[in-house]
Amino acid sequence: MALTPAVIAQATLALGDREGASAMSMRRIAATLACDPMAIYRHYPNRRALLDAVADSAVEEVAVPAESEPWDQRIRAVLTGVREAALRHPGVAEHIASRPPLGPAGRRLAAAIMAALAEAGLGPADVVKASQALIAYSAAGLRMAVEAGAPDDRWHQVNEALRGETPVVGSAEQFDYGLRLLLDGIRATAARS
Amino acid sequence: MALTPAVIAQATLALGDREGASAMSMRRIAATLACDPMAIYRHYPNRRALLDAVADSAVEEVAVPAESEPWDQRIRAVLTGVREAALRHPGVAEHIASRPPLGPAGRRLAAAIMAALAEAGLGPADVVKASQALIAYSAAGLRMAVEAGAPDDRWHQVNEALRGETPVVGSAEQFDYGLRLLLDGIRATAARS
DNA sequence: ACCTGAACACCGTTCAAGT
DNA sequence: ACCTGAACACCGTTCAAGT
Repeated sequence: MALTPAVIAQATLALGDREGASAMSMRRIAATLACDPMAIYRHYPNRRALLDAVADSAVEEVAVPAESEPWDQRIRAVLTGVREAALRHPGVAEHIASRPPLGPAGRRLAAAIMAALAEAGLGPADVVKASQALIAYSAAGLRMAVEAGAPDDRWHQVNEALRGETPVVGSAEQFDYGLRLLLDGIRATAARS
Repeated sequence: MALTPAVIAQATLALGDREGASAMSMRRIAATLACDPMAIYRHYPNRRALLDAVADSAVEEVAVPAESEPWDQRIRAVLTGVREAALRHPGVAEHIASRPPLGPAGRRLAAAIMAALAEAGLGPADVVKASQALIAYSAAGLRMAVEAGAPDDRWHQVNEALRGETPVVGSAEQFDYGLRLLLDGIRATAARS
């Protein structure tokens, strides 16, 4: 099998799915490809660039909702879709949370969010600011979900402290609550202008 | 100077301020303390526990606002205070964003936020969920500010793409915009109940 | 018992040497 | 010219050996 950027990214994604984020080292990726670690550098300038490509490929799975749906439903669909795609690929999930993908797939989703915000009635400057806020919030929610999944973590302590008091830190329900707050805030801002 | 947890944390904070996050390795911390790397393990079980303590000490600088202020002003004061304290200590800023401090100083601030949310009129379950959303958003905003400060970063590309279209990714203004959206959302939720 | 530092099992990346 | 792998400059942490 010829070594191409796509083959490397695909093997890295699968390795991360199987053995977690720490398995995605240049040496171990090369081992699964049966090539020299340095061979990867002929296709990606460094490890970060490779992980960016892997993250974008994980996000390709997310569907862009039809424009006939209401703007707030579209935003929720995109952001929960990214969250679910990331959690399906635990190896890259943290990288997606740290560096929202700006490859082709990521840009397609960002454009969908911005179009929905414009339809909500925000002006151009507010569209940019609101989209950044939504992406920042989603990234943090995803990160909490990833870290709450790792035992021995700090978020587990939070969950212990909150035991019974509803929902788990990093849960889908918790994520959705914050997303609704932001969407309510966007509605209020749009109504004011 | 006797080696104590506080002395180690203080030296680590200062080292991070001077030389950045990557300088805070166990070996380099030990070098500034003129001790063996292993000596640190007698006071902290591992590197993460040490960085948690350093993060909490950075956050000690944040004042808890007076209860006479309106609830939304108090929340803004705490979260922008944490953000500013973190940016004053660039070495630990990323760690603060990754793992909101749960030491004494961090818990004091979290309690202030939850008290303000209760005063806003949210029920106990909503207080927990809204506080998590606020903390998640703030952590992500802080992370964007830290990474936008590092040249060669992905957020720089975003800023390039947005050039002139207002405000810089990770800026204080951008942070405040998202915070206002969340506070608007909280107000709307409280009014509904 | 307490402390130390050598050693283990790794990293990402550079670069000189080979084909 | 292209490719390889040894080497560089690190990591966090374990553990056997010293005092």
